[in-house]
Amino acid sequence: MRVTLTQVAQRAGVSLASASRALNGESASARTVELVARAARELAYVPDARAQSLKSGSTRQLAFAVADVGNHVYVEMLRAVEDTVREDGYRVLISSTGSAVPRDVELLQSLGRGFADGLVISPLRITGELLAELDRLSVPVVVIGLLPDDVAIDNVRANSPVGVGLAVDHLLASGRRRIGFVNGPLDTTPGRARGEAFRRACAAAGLSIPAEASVVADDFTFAAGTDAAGTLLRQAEGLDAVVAANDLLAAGVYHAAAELGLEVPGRLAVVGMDDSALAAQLLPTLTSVDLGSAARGRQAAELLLARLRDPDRPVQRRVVQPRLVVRSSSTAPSRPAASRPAGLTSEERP
Amino acid sequence: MRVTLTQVAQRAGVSLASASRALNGESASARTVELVARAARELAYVPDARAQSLKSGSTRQLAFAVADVGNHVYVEMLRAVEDTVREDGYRVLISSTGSAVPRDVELLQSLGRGFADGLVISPLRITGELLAELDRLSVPVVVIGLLPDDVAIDNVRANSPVGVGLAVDHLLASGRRRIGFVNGPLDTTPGRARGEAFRRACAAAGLSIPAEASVVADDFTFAAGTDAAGTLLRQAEGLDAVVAANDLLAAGVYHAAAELGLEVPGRLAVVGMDDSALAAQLLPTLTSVDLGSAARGRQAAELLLARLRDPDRPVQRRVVQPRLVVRSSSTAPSRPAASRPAGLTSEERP
DNA sequence: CTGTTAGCGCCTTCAC
DNA sequence: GTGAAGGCGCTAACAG
Repeated sequence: MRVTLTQVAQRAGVSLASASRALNGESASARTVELVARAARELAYVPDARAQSLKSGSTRQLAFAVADVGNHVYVEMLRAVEDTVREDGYRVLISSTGSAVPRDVELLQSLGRGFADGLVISPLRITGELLAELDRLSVPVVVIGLLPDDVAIDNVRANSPVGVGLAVDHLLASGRRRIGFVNGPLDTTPGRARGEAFRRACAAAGLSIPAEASVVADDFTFAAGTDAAGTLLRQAEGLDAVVAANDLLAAGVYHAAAELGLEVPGRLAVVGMDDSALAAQLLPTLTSVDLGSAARGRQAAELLLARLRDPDRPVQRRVVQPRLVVRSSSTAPSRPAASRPAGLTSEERP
Repeated sequence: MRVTLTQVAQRAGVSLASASRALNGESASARTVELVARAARELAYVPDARAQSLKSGSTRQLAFAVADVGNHVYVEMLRAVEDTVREDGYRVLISSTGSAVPRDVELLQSLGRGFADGLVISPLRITGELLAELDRLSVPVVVIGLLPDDVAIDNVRANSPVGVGLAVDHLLASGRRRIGFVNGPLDTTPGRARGEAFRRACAAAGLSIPAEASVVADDFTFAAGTDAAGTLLRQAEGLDAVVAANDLLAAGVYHAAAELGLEVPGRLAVVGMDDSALAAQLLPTLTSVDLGSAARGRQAAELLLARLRDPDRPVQRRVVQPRLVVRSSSTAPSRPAASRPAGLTSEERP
C-alpha cells in the first residue's frame, strides 16, 4: 500500500532516524544520504502529510472563506491568495459560507480542529457573533473588510469613501448632475460603507440627492440589481447617471435601462464598483472603481504569512486605495431624451 | 493551549479510552457520558483533525483542481462540488492549476502525501503524462472532461456534439445560413471536441463552411475571443451568425462585432456555450448552450463519494446532456446590412 | 554521524 | 463498562 519511511530505512539498511535526517537535509554522511535517496526513489516514497502535521503541529494549509464564490471579486481574491501563499508551500482550503452567518461561525469553530494553520475571511456581514468567534480562534486570522476600530485583528480593507468619491466626481466632471445610487443590502459591511460614502460624496459636491434617487437591492447580485434599478429608474425620473455598489448591480442597471429605453451612456451614465472582469466584458464597457480585489487578497495573504512567522508582531491594518477605471459607460456626453433612438451605436464605443 | 482528550479525561476522572468512547457514542455508562460531555464542554474541547487523520487514514478533505478559477464555469462546478460533499462532511481544497500541465502533475504527485482523500479534476489538456500520473494515483479520482475510452477512471463529461448541434440547428431554424465559429485552442480537450462537433453539425445540415469562417482563439478567454472574432469577422465577410466555444469567447464576438458596426442580433446572431452567469448579464442577453457545469460538478462529486464508500465499484462514465437556452442574441430575424443603423434597440429585447 | 526512544492526539484492540 | 497499552508515520531529543 502506502510506503512509509520505515520501509525506506529498512531497504537502505539504516535506522528510521537516519533515513529521516538524510531526506530532510540534516546531518548525515554522504553514503547514508545516497543509500536513502536511492531506496526512497525505488520505493517511490512520499512523506505522509498527515503524520507530518501531527508531529509538527502545522498542516501547511490555509483556509479562505468568502460569502459568494459566484462573485468574481472573490475569485480574484482567491487567486491572489493562492498565488501568494503557494510560494511558501501552503495549500488553500476554500470555504464558501453563503451569505448566512451561521456557516461563517460553523467554519470558525471547526478551524479549532487544526485542519488549517490560518484563515483569511471576507465576510459580508460582520456581526458581534462573528467577532466573538474570531476572538476565540486558535489560529491566526486576517479579515478582509471593514472591522470595528477596537478589534485587534489583522485587517485589509478597501477605501469605499474615496472610491465612491472618485465615481461621483467623475460623473460631475462629465456634466452629470442627477445621480442615482443602487446599493446592496444595508446590513452588510460594504453596503453600509458605500451608502454612507455616496451620501457624503454628494454632499461634499453640493449635490442634493432626493431620497427616491437611492435604492437598496436585496443582494449584491445581478438579479437583485436589475430589480432595484428598475424601481430606481421608474421612481426617480430624469436621472442622468447611476452609481452601483458593485459591477453585478451595474449590469442590472444596464438591463433596467434597456427595458425603459434609456440609452447608456447617452441618456444614462453608469459607474460600477470593483472593476471585476465583467466591467470590460459588458457593452458598453463599464466604467468602474477598482477597489483592489486582487491587491486585498494578496495583502491579506501576506499579513497572514507574516503572522504565522511571528505570532507576536503588532496587529496591522492595511487600506488598499481605489482607482477609477474609465470606460465607455460614462464617457459620452449627456443628451436630452428624444435626440436619437434609444440604443447603442458603434460610434459611441471607443 | 490546545485542549486534548487526555485533559478532558483527567477532568472527568475517567481514562482516556473511556473519554474517547463516551464522545464517540461507543459503549459507556450514562454516568461516564455525562461526566465526559461536561468536562469537554467546560474545556471547550475540539478533537484534533490532524490526529484523527493520522489514525483513521482519512482527512475528510477532497481536492478540486481546475485550469482557471477565473472562468465562471469552474466556479459553478466548484460550488456544486462543495455543496455536494459538504453533506458528507468533506471540505474542499481548491487548486487552480493554470492552463499549464506541470502544475497538474505537480498536484497529482503531491496528492500521494495524503492530504486529501480524493480528487475531482477538470483539465483543459488531457496529456499522456497526465493520464500516467492519474493512473498511479493512490487516491480515487474523477475526471470531468473527455477521457480516452480505454482509461478506467470515473468520468463525467459534457456532450459537445449534441450541444454544438443544438446551436447550429437553432441558428438554421432562425434563418441564418452563413455561420462562423470561434473555437478555443485545438490542443485542449474541449477545443478539439467542439471544433469537430461544429464541422459535423454543419455537414449534417448540408451546410458548407469555408475555412475562413472558423477561427481558433489562443485561449478560452474574453481577450483572446475578441481578437479571434475580429479576425473572423474581417476575413469572412457576410456571416450572419457566429457560434462561440464558450461564453467568454462569445462576449469577445460581441465586442468585435460592435467595433465593426455589426448589430447583434440584427446583423449577426451569436450563440455561446456553457450558459454561464455571463450569458444573462450581457446585452443583448446571450443565447447559450448549457453544458451542465453545475450538474457535472455535482455528478463528479457524487461519483467520488460513491467510490470512497466502495473502492471496488465498477468504473462509471456519465454524460450530462446539453440544453439550449435561447435569449436575445439569436432571436431577431436576420436583416440586410443597411436597413437600419447598427445598434441595439429595446424592441429587440424580449 | 548514527541508532534508540519518546512522543504528537487519537482510536482500538485487549484484558479485566 | 472500563483501563492499560499499542500504534498510525513522522521528527527530535537523547545517547553512543
